[in-house]
Amino acid sequence: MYAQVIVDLSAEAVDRLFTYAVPGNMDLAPGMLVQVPFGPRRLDGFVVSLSETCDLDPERVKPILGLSRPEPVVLPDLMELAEWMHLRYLCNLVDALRLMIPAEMRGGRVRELTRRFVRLNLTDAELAAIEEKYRRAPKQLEILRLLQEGDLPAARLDASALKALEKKGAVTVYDEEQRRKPLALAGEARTKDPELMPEQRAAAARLTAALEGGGGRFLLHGVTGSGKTEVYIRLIRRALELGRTAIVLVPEIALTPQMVSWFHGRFGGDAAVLHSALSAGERFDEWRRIRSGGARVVIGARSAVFAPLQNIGAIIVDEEHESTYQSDHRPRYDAREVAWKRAAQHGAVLLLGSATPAISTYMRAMPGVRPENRLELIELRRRVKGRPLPEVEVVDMRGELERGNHSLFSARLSGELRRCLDGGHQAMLFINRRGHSTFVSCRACGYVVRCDQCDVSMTWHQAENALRCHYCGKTLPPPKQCPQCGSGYIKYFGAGTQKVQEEVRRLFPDARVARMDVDTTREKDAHARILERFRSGDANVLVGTQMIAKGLDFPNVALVGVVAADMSLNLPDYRSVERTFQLITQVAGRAGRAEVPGRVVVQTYDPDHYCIQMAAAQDYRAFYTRESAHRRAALHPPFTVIARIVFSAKAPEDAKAAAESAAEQLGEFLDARDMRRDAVQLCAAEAPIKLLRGEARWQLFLKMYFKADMEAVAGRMQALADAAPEGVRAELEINPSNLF
DNA sequence: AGCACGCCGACT
DNA sequence: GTCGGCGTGCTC
Repeated sequence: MYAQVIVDLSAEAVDRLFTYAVPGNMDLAPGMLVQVPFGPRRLDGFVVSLSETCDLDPERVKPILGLSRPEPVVLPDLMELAEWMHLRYLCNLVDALRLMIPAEMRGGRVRELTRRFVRLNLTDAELAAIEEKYRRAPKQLEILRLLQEGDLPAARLDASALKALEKKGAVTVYDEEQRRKPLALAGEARTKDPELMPEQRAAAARLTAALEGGGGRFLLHGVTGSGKTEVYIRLIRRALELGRTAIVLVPEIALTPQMVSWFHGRFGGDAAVLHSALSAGERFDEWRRIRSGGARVVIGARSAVFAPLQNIGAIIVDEEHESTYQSDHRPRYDAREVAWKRAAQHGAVLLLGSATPAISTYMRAMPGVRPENRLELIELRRRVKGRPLPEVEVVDMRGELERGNHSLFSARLSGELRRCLDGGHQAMLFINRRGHSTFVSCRACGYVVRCDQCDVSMTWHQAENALRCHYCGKTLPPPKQCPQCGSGYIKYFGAGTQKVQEEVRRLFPDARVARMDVDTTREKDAHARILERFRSGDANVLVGTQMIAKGLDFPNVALVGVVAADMSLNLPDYRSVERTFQLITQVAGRAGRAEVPGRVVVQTYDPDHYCIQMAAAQDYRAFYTRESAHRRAALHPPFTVIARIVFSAKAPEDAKAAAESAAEQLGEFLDARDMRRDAVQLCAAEAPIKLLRGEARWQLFLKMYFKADMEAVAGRMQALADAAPEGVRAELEINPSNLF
């Protein structure tokens, strides 16, 4: 017997099958993780297939050394999925396989946790009979008495006394496996499913019918507060009733402990959670619980799409427009695409849900899309319990300046904030930038402090009184004098969360302000603590970044303020308008979620922009129509495909030369294939951020018509990236989530 | 990814 | 004469 194995090394040169001999007594199956000799080393390897014969020189074939795990770790459907990813994302097969198992399992870095327990071997009567004999050994007697109540962990008992008892046969010491349980899954409370609204009921009926009829693909477009989650839950319940399983993907940022325990409340022990914040042991134990059928509903971030469930009935992608579903390192997969593929394998329902779907997703739910690419649209137009969408007011900040208001808040927003606090309600203030001042500049000569490792201005952070680069994290003390002209006239410009917090405290001394951004949530559980402070009412104003825009549900929030709506509107990225629309709509949706009616104030310098106008009207459909027409005219995705290779190197000329040479070769390739007219744009240029972490960045940028043979072009580009010269890193991206 | 083998410069 | 630079090639 022979086994074809992929060794656990990520390099193109070894990303192929190696044949090993299977020892006679070894029970091997495809998908197993094994130990193999490889050159002078011993490595993990994935068994891909087995065969009776082998056409290699028998001298060269070495035997498998052993099993890393007793059971197959990559199920057949996931093996097939890995092979699909290998082709689709041009990654090494082993890179795809590595996603299928907990990282710690490779190299045997994590094992089952066992604890030693002690059991009493004597009946009460036997114990009473010999109690006299133990008068000289009070410690042993005490242990025996304790054990009458039930088994105990060995660690809690005196070791030498225990040893003596074991020797006499009075007690038995045994190992028991302990499950390392993520904290949020503690407790057993089961919450009942609430009544559905008619729209929700119709949506659930459509989805369960599809589930029973062999699957389907859907986009659930529901306004904020319309109760999409309850629809997901009905679908999952039906899947479980049919003996099937389900995956729910949520953005990493939304995987708060509250969210997980809420989910656990609905599904109890059937629920498992998979995400990066788990400890190695927790992740391993959750993974095995899923693998063994002990958990049938998995909630997790991007990589949970690879959860080892069998017989999947539904895969749900919540907040599907979020860019976290695109992996930003190899393999650069898109979890929505993988979910699509995996749902098809299982005849499952794929459900993408959002209040603000990605333009590219919504387009697939429009008439005229080919059936194999099509999503069926389900809409929830109303909020639950007949609650109205919040009233949104757009404030023109140019007018404020003319009236001599130099503060961050318009008269309108401060007035509303005053009213909100006086009414005993809570407010959320959103600003899409952390730190205090976004740049530091010399009034005399215009010098701006930039990071010397990255081509960006540095942000002043008040708490540490330091300038910080938000790309590489480098910090500097703020200059007292201008490094360029020596003047002492240094000013701090722009606003971030810290400044908003400070401003609220200055203008509203009675306000109790909490701030939530990457800086305040760095330590463990800080996230939960801040939200709890706000939920309990201990804080009545919550200032934050994107982190507060999504999914939060606080009944007492009467006011939401978007401090600077157009901050993200004019970034050099074709999706900046879409992102701004999503952000404003999502953050506005935090208001008026219970009895307290919600009011939203959006501050902007560009009040007539269709993005601001339509977000204020909470009219996604109108925005989609306008934005997709614009994309079509401007030849932006999804009407075209962007592919780029970023070349980074210590020396700018090396990065430049690599980009230019690759662009030339790609041009020749397109000419040879007669594909030049499929390209909208092909050029080598400096990347928008031309310096990052001390490395110069150039890019080969390609924009092609959608109908072009992108597979061939991407394959060629990957080869060009792989052929980058020594000292130059090259990274291929197809439709990257950002263009920096 | 490692680790070998292999062919040309400055050293006890 | 040797020690060692890292270029190319192989790992079942």
